[in-house]
Amino acid sequence: MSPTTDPVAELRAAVAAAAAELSDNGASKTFSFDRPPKPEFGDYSTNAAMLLAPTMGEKPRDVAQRLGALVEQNLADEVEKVDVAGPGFLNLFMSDAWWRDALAAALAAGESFGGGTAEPAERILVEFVSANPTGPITVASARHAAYGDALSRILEFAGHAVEREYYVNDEGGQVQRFAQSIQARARGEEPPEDGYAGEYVGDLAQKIDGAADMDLGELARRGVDLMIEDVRQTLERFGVSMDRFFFEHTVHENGEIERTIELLGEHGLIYEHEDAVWLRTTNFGDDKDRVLRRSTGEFTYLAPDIAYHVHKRERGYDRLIDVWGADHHGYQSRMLAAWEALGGEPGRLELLIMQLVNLVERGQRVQMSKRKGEFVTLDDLIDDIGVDAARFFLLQRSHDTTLDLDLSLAREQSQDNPVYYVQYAHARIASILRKAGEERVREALEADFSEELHPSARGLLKRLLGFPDEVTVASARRAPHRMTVYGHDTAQEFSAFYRDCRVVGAAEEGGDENFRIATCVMTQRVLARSLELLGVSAPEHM
RNA sequence: GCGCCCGUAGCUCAGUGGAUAGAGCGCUGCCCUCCGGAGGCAGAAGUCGCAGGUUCGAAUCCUGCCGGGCGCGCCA
Repeated sequence: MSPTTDPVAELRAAVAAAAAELSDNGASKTFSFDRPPKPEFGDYSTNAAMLLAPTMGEKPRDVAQRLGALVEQNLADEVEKVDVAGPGFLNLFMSDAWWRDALAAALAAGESFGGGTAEPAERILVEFVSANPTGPITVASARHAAYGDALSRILEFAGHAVEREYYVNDEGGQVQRFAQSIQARARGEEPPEDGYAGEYVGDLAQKIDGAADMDLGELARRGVDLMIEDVRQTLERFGVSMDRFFFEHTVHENGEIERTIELLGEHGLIYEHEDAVWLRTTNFGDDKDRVLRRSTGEFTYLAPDIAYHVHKRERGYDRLIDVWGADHHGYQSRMLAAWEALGGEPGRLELLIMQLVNLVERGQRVQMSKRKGEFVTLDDLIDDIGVDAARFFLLQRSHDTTLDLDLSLAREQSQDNPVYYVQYAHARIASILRKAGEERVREALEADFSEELHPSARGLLKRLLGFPDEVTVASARRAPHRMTVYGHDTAQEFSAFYRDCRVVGAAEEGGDENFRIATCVMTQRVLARSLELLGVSAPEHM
């Protein structure tokens, strides 16, 4: 996005230029530029003077005075006035002319407004969900799905090239027990003690011809294939399209695990002890070394997992993001150790830990255990409250905090869900624009504005102009939940604007209908984009 | 015992160095001659777990402690 399509970035740059001029380019500190908490502190505010003061050997408020005078001179009639406040804040009050031009500039940016700011743009692989292929997607995995997908959408919009991948653990003991459980059901028996007892296991047994007498390896493969197809369909229904399902067995079959272990051995990081092969992860800060190959000759989960990450790295991504469950946090250090051991650049592999989802049903915890078959699936959740509410709900909280999802509340009082509030604002704007008529809207967008801004209009515009920053922060901090807050705030600001400023028929109260229609169009675009980044629909009617 | 995450309003949570800490739900009281009331306005409600430290300035950064969750396998 070019500077001229982000009015706030342009303004910030103007202030930065003035600060540089004032300090003789001496200071290159990054100062704040944000919306102050109260209207009397102006529209935008900077602490630049406070940061420059020490190196300039002057008092902060004096520096702020001089900076303010310079900004006022440079920006001329774009700025109404500047104030020095508190310990040395410089507060900018923008003129109506600036707001009108800012709206026009933001509209001119079109669909790209707020996007494409990533610097540098990277090729990123986001691996998420990756639940064992031994059962349907649960609500815990649903949070991973919503998070990983929303994060991917935001990264893409910010300008990165993103691929979504699901790692399928189709080897090892869990899959063995899965196959044994299917076979038991096929024979009309109970699954083994440590097997899978869910109803779906019986369904699989019926779908697979000859499951009762099939070779367990073959049965496992068939079962996993069917299970993953279910998973894929559920994810699609949830609005999540994986670019790839990567099967663990591929690194077993093409010798990449052995190659990885050899590679580690060349770095002197491998040793044998009690017939097992160990990796010296303690060299990289792990609290103990880890087994790669058991004394029985089988690999632990870690060996193929490292091989998988080598595989991913060799595919040429700039960055790998793994979304892991809270129960995996103990594996961060060993995976990062292996990554570094193999020459991976620290920081290029990000292991994001998702905290748990507590399902609450009428005040009671709902247990989620695939083995016992007591769990709420993502399909169940979607049936209850719909994709939009489910995604919004699961995305509302930061990924590193535990999420309480009250099913009975979400089901019975879904009108209280904030997602409807945001969608309602979008639908209401659509209605206003329908009332104005397509032709009127087109005219309005091409007109010169003359509006004298109501405080509500200024507040709304300020929020809309903050969208690019919001995307940048949500992207950089891997924090999709910020878009739920932003969407809600924007809807709220629109409600105030709607109350105070009649749009269709604005002239009757001395307003500029063109400006107000344009403001509606801009709000609608930003709301639609915010919802899209969350994977939530933006309806024209409700 | 060790490690990771969390501790902010009655509840669920935003807020990763700025000004008098916010939202939703719940609670109290108002508002439909009005472009969509799935709405709006006002109010009550807080020792930002505790104690130190850094800073002009700390919910935010550092240290210690307390409380909760999750992990600590030659399971994945």
